[in-house]
Parts: sequence; structure tokens; C-alpha cells
Amino acid sequence: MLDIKFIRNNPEKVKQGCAKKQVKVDIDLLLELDKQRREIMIILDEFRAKKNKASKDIVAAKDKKDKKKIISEMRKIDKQSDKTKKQFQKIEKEYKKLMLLVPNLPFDDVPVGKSDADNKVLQEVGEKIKFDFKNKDYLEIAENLDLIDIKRAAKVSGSRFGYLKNEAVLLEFALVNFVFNTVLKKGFAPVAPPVMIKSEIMEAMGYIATKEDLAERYFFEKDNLFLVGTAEQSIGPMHKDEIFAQKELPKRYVAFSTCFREEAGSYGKDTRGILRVHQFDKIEMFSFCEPEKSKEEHEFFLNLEEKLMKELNLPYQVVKNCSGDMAFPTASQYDIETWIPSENKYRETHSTSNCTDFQARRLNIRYKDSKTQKLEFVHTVNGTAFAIGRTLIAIIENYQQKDGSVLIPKVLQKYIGKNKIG
RNA sequence: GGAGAGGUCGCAUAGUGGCCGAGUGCCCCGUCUUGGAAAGGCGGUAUACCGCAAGGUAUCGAGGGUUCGAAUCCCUCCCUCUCCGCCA
Repeated sequence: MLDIKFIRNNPEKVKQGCAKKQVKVDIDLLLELDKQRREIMIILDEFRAKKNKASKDIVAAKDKKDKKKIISEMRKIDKQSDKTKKQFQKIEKEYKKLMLLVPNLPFDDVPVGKSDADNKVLQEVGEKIKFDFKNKDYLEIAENLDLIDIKRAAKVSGSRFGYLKNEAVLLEFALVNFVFNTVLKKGFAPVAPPVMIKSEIMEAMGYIATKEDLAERYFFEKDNLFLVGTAEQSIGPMHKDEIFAQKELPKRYVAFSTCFREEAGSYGKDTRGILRVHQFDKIEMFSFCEPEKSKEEHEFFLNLEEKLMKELNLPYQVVKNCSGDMAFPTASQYDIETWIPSENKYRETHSTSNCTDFQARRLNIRYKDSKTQKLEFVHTVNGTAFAIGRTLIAIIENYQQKDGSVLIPKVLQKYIGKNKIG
């Protein structure tokens, strides 16, 4: 949520920001509703002030006749104020609805663009392996080594599901341990969060504002619960309605969770294997920090992601997402794309976002400035440590050997107790 | 799933229709005392919105209702706890 005062003072900037983000929302209507609701609010406050005063007069009045007189007057006023109240509630409801449709605005340095095609590559890191044999794609290797079973998953769950088996599972837990050992030193608290969250929480996190977003989510109507698409959606609201002391910040979490995505808008896209599935496990980092430090924290997250990638020795590129490819609550975003030899291209494996105070405002998460003693909204930053499925794909493809086996990345070997699969 | 109890200002509690935005204790902050501290004394201590301001309004889990007036009464929902059942 944006600050209505900011929208009032910078309507053109907000409109431009929405346009850059490819979000259609009627800012003029919003401002008109805002104006109306404030006008009515003043009238309503006057009614209430009158009523409050009358209440005191009733108590103070000694004479019964006086009391009756005041009470009958108040009955009349009540009818008017009820009308005003109804009017106010109607406008307020529309106003709030519209407010929720306004996305976070991109920073000025975010490249303007429509889709991921307009993202800007910042740098390529690591050397793409040149195979001296005909390299295979990960699924073929994984099926040969009995690491991934799509066929049986289709039988049991349908398309876009997969069983991980044998060393793939060991690799998953190795990655989890590797990440935890790395980031716990940086002050992250580990969390295994709920993966079902209330609809109002999903809304506050800014992930069901658009039709596309909504279509992407799994929802249990009878329980009013959404399945999370990322642990971010469960970690952010942990501190809803809370106030941090300044010294507690940055408050960092690293969460392991399963993630659920409908992939409704991707029919026919990446239908093979486990690249794009309805369910996958992911380790996600999240931070609540001071407003002035969120850019720094965002860079820190990107650096951590790169550090993890470098330790796995996987070639990747860093991408600065364009305005149209950023999520609704995001002001600035980087993706890391990892080299997939069989496709001869980089594929998205990581994403880190600075959501500024957009989520904190909706969730009412603040901190007390130790100098001014004032309450301010925190900023939230999130980032992928590893999306397990896609990381497995990258490992299998980049570490494959001529004989069909797969080497295990050095930093993971100690968790598995061997250096090779197959 | 069945039966019951309950949700008040950071915490603990008081408060059963007007004297309650709300008392008390603890915590915290300031201050006095001290070489310094503890103890003690005194004072302070919610947030949001509207307004240039004075000030006004709202908030006792959430939302509705009754009433001139609701923390207090009624309804719905959410959450917590206890016992029973089921269960990893």
C-alpha cells in the first residue's frame, strides 16, 4: 500500500509508476474518493462530537425534563448521522478497494519495459562448461539415475508434479544444510513456516491484487486459506501489527518451505520435467529493515545469492528486472538466471526484491526510531536462497559426465558422503 | 468432531450501561538523591485520522446490532486455553 498523502501530493508520479508497472488503476477516481471521504468524515466527526457532548449533558442534567429534552433531540440527530455514516461507509469501502489495487512504484533506476524480454543483464559470472561429449538434458540423466519420476507423479497427481528420489532427495537436504550453515552466520533465524495463510494476509502481502495473481494461487474456500507460492508470504506477516525496537533491525529470517503455484498462465510452457511445477521446495530469505537501509539490504541479499551460486560453481547471470516484470509489491528486483546447457540459455533460479514499506504498511509493521522516538514503517526485502527443483536441474546439467553419472558439487559432498551419483 | 472457559493500554490485572481512552502493579523513559549504582521520591509513558491551530474523532480480538449513551447487553466471525474423541 502506498501512503495516501504521497498519492495526493504526487498524482502524476503515481500514474507514471502504475503505467511502468503495467497496472491499470484509476488514480483520479481514487483521489476523488479520498476527497469525498475526508469531507464526509468531517461532517461525521461533528455529529459524533455533538452526541458525545449530549451524553455528558444528559449525565449532568439534574432535571428529568431537561434530560428527556436532550434525549429526544439526540434521536433526531441520530437519523441524520446514520445517513451520513452509511454514505461514508460506502465511499470508504470503494476507496479501500481501490487503494489495494495500487502497486508499489518502481525506483527511478528500474529499467522501463513490458516483459522479461526487457530485463537488463548486469553481468555474467562463471564459465559455461564445454562438453567434450554430447550432453544430455537433466531429465534424461535424472530418469536414467532414478532421481526424478514424472510418469508416476502424473499417475498420482497429474501434470506438473514430480517425485524426487534417491540422491535427488539427499541433494535437497544437502542444499538446505549448506544454505543454513552459510546464512546463519549472517544473523538469519531459521524458520519452517505454515504454508497455508489467511486470505487477508495474502492480500496484505500484495499477491492477489491482480486477476493473474489470483489465478496463480491455490485457495481453499471453506477454510478461507491460500497455499503460499513462496515462504515470503508466510514470513512477512509473522510480525503483523508489531513494533520493532530499532536495535532489533535488520530482522532476518531464512525459511524452508514447500511452495505451490497454479501456473495457470503458462499452459504449454515448460511442460517437461520439474522446471515449472505446481509444488516445489524453496529456501527463502527475508528481512525487516530500516527504510534508509533497504537498498543496502537488497544488495546484501543479491551478494549472498551470488555467494551461494559461486560456491556451487554454477555459471549464472544477474538481471535487473524491468518495471513490467516486477511483482506487484516490488520497487526493485534482481533475478539470477543459471546456465542450463541443454537449453543453451540462462533460466531464472533466484529472485530478490525490495518491497520498501509497501507490505509493512498493509501489515502495520513498524519500528521505533531510537532518536526521535517516532514510529516508522519498516522496509521488507526478500530473496531466494535456493529453489530446490531448479537448482537440482542446474546441478545435474552442469555436473553431468560422459558416462551418464553426475558429480556432486564439492561443498555438498560432505552432506551426502560421496562425490558422484551413478 | 463433542463439552466448557476466555480474549482490556509492552506484560500482569481492575473494570457488568454514563464518574472509562480506561485504574493499579511491573517494565520503560526523564529527574532528584549517589563517587557510581541499587533502593527510594517525583514526573512521564498508546496509536491513527481530520485540522494552520485550538481542538475534534476513532480504537478494550474483528464485524454488525440494541441504546440518547457500550470495554460492559445481543448476534456473527476469528483466535487462545481446558477436558473428551481422533491422529503424525
